[in-house]
Amino acid sequence: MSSHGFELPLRLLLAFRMLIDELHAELARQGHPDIRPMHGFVMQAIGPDGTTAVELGRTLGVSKQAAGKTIDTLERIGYVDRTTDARDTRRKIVRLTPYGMDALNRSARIFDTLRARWADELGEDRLNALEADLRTMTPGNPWRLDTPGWFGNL
Amino acid sequence: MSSHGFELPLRLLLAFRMLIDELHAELARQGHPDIRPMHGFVMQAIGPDGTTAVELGRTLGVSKQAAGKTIDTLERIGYVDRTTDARDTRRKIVRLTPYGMDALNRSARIFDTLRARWADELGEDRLNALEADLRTMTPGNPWRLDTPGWFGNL
DNA sequence: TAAGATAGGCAACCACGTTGTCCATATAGT
DNA sequence: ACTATATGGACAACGTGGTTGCCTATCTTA
Repeated sequence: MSSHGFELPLRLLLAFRMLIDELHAELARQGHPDIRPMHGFVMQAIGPDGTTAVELGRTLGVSKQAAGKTIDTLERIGYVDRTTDARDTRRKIVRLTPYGMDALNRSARIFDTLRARWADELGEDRLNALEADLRTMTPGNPWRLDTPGWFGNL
Repeated sequence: MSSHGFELPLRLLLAFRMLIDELHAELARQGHPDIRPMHGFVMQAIGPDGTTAVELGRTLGVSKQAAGKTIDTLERIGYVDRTTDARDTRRKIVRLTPYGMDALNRSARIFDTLRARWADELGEDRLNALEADLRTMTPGNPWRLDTPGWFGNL
């Protein structure tokens, strides 16, 4: 009927928020109280091999300055470090610290647990269908959220 | 398998963003170029009868000051106006202007169109199932996003 | 009527994004 | 080899949307 369409985006957002909030509540319990939604996302984007600010900005679809600031924060709270590239002294390579790796590994486990909870509630088939449908409707590359800020303040 | 759970929140966010981006692209075409994701959401929360800053803040789960600032912006761009309540001169009632109403009506129609596009792509049954599942997994009241900022900058 | 609760606004601050500018270093072209 | 251009990083100023703390005006209640 009329104006039913309004519910869909809202529920998508609510569902996303629920998962993220639960993730971070659990991360806080597991020794990562300072991590914010953005940080996990950015650390995923940094990956095991490291990046640079410019490259990270391109991956995430934000300016190099924004990426740089985020890296500053992550460095300050101990999740990444920066080392100058010997082959190109302009570049500074950003790499996850062991603490950062730990956060990333724990995140993956927690997300799996949360997904399992959804599977319990909805049934594995329904959840698979839901994921398949979302995949159908959303573009391929999950990293380019384009103009983030979508992780908000929390 | 392992670390599959990471995809779900990402797809939820991506899907949400897609819908919102398309909504606002279309709203811009229909004479509302200045409206931002937050604004539509806030206007929905204001509703046809109006509110006050404090009440709006409570509805949205933000401080009254934050609500007040958002109202300032909305007033500046012509979507709401403020009138002092005669029965309680402390209160200022915030109401949608006709322009604001127009934006809200158009949003509803556009969301319906977007939902119809999803139904075309996925089939009505699958979409109904998807919505039902999201409803199962998310709490009742869609307004209390709690600590928004989730609409980001865009 | 005095005391407390409530509405709104102001200021200062934080997080995260943007542009614009600048410097240092690499890389290419003549 | 040397100048010209491109690139990586950082700094500053600004916008937006949050926060807390505080202050004043107005209602409400004991």
